[in-house]
Amino acid sequence: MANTLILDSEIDAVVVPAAPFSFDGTFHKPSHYPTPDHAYETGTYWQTLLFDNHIYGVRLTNLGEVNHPKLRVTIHYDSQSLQRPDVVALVAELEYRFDLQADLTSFVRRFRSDPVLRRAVTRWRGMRVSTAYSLYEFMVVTTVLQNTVVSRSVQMMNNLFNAFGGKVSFATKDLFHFWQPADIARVDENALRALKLGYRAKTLKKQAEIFVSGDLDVDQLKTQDTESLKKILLKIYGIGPATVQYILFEVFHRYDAIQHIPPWEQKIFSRLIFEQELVDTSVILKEVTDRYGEWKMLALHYLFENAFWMRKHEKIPWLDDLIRL
DNA sequence: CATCAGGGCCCTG
DNA sequence: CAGGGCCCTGAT
Repeated sequence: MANTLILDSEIDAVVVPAAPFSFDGTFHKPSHYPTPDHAYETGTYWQTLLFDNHIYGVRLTNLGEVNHPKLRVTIHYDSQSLQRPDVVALVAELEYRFDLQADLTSFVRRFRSDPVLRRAVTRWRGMRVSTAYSLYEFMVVTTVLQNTVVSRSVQMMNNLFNAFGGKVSFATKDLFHFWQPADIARVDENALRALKLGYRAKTLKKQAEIFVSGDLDVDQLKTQDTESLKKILLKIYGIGPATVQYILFEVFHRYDAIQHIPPWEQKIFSRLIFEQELVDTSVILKEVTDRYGEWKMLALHYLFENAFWMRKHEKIPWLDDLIRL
């Protein structure tokens, strides 16, 4: 990839998320497989952002603390193609994707003494469920993780970025930006299959076509109640019971979106909640519903991410075995 | 070497 | 509602 887009200009804004707020828990999700459109170091987060047909580089810096959160948002852009970014709209988009104005005070109050959740809630108090991706991009990410192992998901994703994305340089970072749905919609399915996507090529094309058609109004979807939203999403080719939950939770921040536990999660939650190797999914579901009610998926998210954070510092053999890199 | 499941989903009967 | 097929990879 010879040509790198260099974002030569920048503009700053300050955002105050709702307290409590965990910068690192919100902007880095160690359980997620990495994609080359974002990067993280303690206290700083970078990502590329395709928004309103422009390519941006975003850098977020932590200027606050859990009880007094504050971020600096730096928007990098190309002055040749854009006179001045719409900072208000960009900040609103980031606030939505990262759920920055969510009020988690009652979640924390209710569960900071819960024997299962205590450690995760204490350590990650104010962590949001969040995603760097647009709805379209998130669907690509979930399509690519279906029915395979992490290493292959990473490979497929990198193949896609190399073929359809582009390189962006800003704030000393070199990252890729996503492509537009139209870029995939117009290519031949066999060209996609050459990227070792297998049967997922068909799914990626069909989903891209939906976005190109304009039939999906994301802002309108945000206002739907969870059940209606779920019905709409399940009609989309390639979205089944596992993927729809990931979308409801991570993109639309529905904190209770868990009705189905896929095998991999079953193994992990069996350990984290019951300290057993394998517990029946119906037992897990009943337990988390009884304990955490409307917050049940957020509660699982705290447990899940906390386990993956711990894995960075200590050996967790059972978790290592479940992550087949 | 061959076989097989892997962080699902679609389609058919 | 059950079960086969799907792409490719690395583990066995």
